[in-house]
Amino acid sequence: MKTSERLVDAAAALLDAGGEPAVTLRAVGKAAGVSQNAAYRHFEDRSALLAAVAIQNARALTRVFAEARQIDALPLERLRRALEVFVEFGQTYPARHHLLFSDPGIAAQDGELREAATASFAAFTALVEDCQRSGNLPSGPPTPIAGLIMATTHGLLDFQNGGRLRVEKGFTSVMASVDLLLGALSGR
Amino acid sequence: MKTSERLVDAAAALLDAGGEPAVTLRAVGKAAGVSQNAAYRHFEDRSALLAAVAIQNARALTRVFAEARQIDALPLERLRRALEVFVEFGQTYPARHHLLFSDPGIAAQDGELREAATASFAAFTALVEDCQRSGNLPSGPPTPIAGLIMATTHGLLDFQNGGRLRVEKGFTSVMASVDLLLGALSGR
DNA sequence: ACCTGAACACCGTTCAAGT
DNA sequence: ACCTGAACACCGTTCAAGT
Repeated sequence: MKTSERLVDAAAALLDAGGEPAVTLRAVGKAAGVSQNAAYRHFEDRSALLAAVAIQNARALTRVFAEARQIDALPLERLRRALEVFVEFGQTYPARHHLLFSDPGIAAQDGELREAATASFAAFTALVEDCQRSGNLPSGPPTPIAGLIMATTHGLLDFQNGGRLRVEKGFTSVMASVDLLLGALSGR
Repeated sequence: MKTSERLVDAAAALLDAGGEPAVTLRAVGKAAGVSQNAAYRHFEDRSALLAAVAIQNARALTRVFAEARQIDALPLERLRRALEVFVEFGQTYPARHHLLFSDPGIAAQDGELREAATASFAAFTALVEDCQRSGNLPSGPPTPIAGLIMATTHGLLDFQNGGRLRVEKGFTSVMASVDLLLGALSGR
């Protein structure tokens, strides 16, 4: 296994275990069996290493969305299943979700990460377009609707993972809220 | 002006100027005219100082929501105006928005911040309840609907501030997306 | 009660040097 | 081309000491 791959894997593991602050280059180097600054031979800086982790996960999401489109079910149900996996991902790996969708330091990155994110959103938009064609979502440009659904699901996950939305006091679950949105958009 | 207030103001100013990483205790102390560790006589640690900034802004939002309720307009329009101010706030002070709604380190805080956040959400929920009474939002428990609208608006702002949603490629504006949601929830 | 300077244990990053 | 140890300039935090 190449050193650069071991570095990305180590960074992802540290991210899951202790959040973004735990991903120090010293800890990454130690976990990958190299020195504290070996990462600089493979990545421009710490931010680029984190971006590499984000790229990996963005591509995994693209696959999730593409596979959901092949499910034998109605378009709206396929979209719902895709969102279910997305929510599950965000709940299982909150730090990865935050890195991908909410980290200010990583957002500035250009190039490969932006491409991977765009591809991911395009795969999601295809699910929305299928729903529009079957009359289960309002017609018109698909991007605003896809963006709304993604932003909503992200916002709900971000709130829940940050402890800002709790089951007490009327909030039930992320998917229940997503269903509320899909129900409203599809006209009940 | 009390030292603790000057520290909070300095932290807020540094936050606006350079984001959360710029809020170092050394810089805060310098801006407030005290030493690098004077903050420890007023706050438990750096995280508590940032929480104090968050509390200040949460209370400001509570006022915004309470005032919107007094506007001479239909309930749905009052809700819309409140969201407009909220979006404007998030666009003008992206780092404050991120601190309040998306920062993992600050989310763990208990006590005063949680209270301020709860009060803020309650004031927003009152706007939603008014819309339910006038028949402009679906009836039933108000919390899930208020939570959905807040999470959606936050998610849109978070995406836009992080450069993850750009005007190119079909996305128009945060308020246009919020209107799409309100339109769907109110039954067009 | 409030503040300070010095110190400690961390960081990211750079650099000269090695293979 | 890839890696290392040492060093630099930062951090948050603690502590002994001052008023």
